[in-house]
Amino acid sequence: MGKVVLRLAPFPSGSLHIGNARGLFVNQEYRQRYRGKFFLVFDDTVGSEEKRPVPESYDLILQDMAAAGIQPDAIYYKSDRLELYYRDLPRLLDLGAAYVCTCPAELLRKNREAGVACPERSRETPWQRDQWAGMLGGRYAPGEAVVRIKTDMGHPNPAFRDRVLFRISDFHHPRVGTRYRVWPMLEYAFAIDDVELGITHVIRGKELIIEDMMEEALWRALGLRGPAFLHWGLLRIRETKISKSKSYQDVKSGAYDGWADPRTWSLSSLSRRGIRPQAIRDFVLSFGLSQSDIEVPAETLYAENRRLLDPTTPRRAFVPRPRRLRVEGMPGDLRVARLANHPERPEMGEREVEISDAFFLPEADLLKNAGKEIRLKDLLNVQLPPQVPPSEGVEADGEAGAEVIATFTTRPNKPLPRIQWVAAKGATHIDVFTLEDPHLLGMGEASLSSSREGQLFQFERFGFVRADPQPEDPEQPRRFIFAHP
RNA sequence: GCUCCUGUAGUCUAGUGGUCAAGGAUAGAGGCCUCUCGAGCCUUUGACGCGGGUUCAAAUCCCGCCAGGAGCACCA
Repeated sequence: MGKVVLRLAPFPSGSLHIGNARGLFVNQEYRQRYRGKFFLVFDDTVGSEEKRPVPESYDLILQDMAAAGIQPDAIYYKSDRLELYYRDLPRLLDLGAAYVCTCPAELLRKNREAGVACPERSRETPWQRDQWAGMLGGRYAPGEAVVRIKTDMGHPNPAFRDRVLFRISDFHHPRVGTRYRVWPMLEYAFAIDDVELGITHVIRGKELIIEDMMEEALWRALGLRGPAFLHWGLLRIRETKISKSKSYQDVKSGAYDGWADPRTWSLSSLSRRGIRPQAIRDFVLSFGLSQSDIEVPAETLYAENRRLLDPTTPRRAFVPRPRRLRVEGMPGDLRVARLANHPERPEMGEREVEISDAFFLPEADLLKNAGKEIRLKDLLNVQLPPQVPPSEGVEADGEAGAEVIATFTTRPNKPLPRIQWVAAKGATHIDVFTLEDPHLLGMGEASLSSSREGQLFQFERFGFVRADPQPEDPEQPRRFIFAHP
C-alpha cells in the first residue's frame, strides 16, 4: 500500500467552525489509521468581494488545530505559490486545453447557458500565449480577461462548460498585498498543488464535487495523475446556521465577543465552553462519509461531552436569577455545611461552606413551590410562605424583591423538591454566558470566585460550565461559559 | 430546469445475500436515587420510502416509481 497523504484546505475567514471540524478529524483519523501525512493548505487565493481572506484567521485556524491536538505535517499557503500556478498554464494553452477569453462576465455567463462558444476559444496558440502574457503584464483590468478551460460547451450541465481558471483581481491580499493580479480559481490551484504535494486522497464535503471533476479534467489534459476524491454530505447543527461570513460580521462589528463567542459555534468557542476536542471528534466521526445531508441536534454533541465530563467534574452551587431567602428557626449548631464535590466519587473530597440564616435560591423555584415544604439540597427542609410575590426585574444579587421568609422544619433528607442554594455569607457574583443570554446573572458559592481559567464545574440543576479568565476588575462578576445541561 | 447524490426508528448511525423476528447513540415514555426529577442509573416505545423482479434466501443485487438534498460565480 502506498503512503497516504491528506490535506485540509480551509479558507482563512475566521476560526474553524464545526463543519470544518469534520474535515479536520476525518483526515486526522485517516492519517493515523494509515500512518500517513496530513498537510494544512491555506486556501487563500484572493476570494471575491463577499469572501475575502481575513488576516487574523491564519492564526485562529492554527490555534484551533493546536487546541484539537492536531499537528499538521506541513503548512502551505496558496498565496505563496502563484508562480507555480503560472508555470503550467502555457502548456495548457499549447495543448489547446485552455484559452484566454475577453468576454465581459455577463456575456460569458449568458453564452455558457446557451452553450455558445466564445470566438476566442478557437484562436491559435501564439495568440493565446500573447494574451496570457498580456494578462500577466497588465494589459487588462479586472473583469476584462480570464483563462478558461476547454471542456465542452455542449455539456448537459452548464456548470461544466468551460469554467474559469484564472481571473484578474486588484484586491489587497493579507499576505502578498497587490504583488499578484492574476489569481487562479480554487480548482486550478488544487489541480497543481495536489499533484505537486503528492496528495493521495482528498476527503471533503460534496459541495466541491464539480471542482474536483475540473481537477480531473486538468490532470487528463496535462497527463498527470491526481488523488482520489471522497465526499461527505452537508452537516448542520439544528440550533444554528453555520455561516462563517455572518459570524464574521458580528465578530467584526463587536456584536459578538470575538470568535470565541459561543454564538459563532467556532471551534474556539466550543473550547471556551469546555466542550472537549475528543467529544467533537467522536461526534463528527459518528457520521461516517455518507453523502446524504444531515441535520443533527446539538444535544448529540452535548451527550458526547457529558459522557467525558460527568465522571470528573466537581459540583458547585449556582443560583440563576436569585431571590434572598431567610430561614427562621435555624438550628443554632449549623454554622458549616460539608458538601461532596461529586455525588458518586468520595475521593474527590468535600468542601466546607459557611452558613447563616440567609440564602439565595432561584426565584423561579420559590414561585413554583410557594406554600410547600422544600429541601435545601444536602442541608435542611423549610416551609415556604403561602404567597411569594414575584419581584419585578430580578436583580443579580437577589435584592430586588422582598426577602422571602421561610420556616425551618427538619434536618433529615425527605422526598421533597430539592433546590440548590447559595449561602448569602460570602456568596459571589456570577455571570454566565449562555447561548440564549450572554449575561445570565446569579450568585454562586464563595469558592467560585477564585476558580482558575479553564476549570470545569457542574452547577447543580443548571449544567456544565467552564471558567473564563479572572476579570481584571475584582468587582466584576466571575464569568463562566455555559456548555450544556 | 439541468447535473450529480442520497433514502434504516423523531434524529444520527451499524448493516455489503443467510448468524437481522435489524444493533448502537440521542431524543421520548416509565421507574430508581440517605439528597442534582435539568445530572446519574434501570426499563421501555420506535425503522429497512413504495412497487416489481433475481434467489432456496434480500435492509443488502437489478428495474421502475416516489421523496429528499447538493451544485449550477471571474467565491471558497
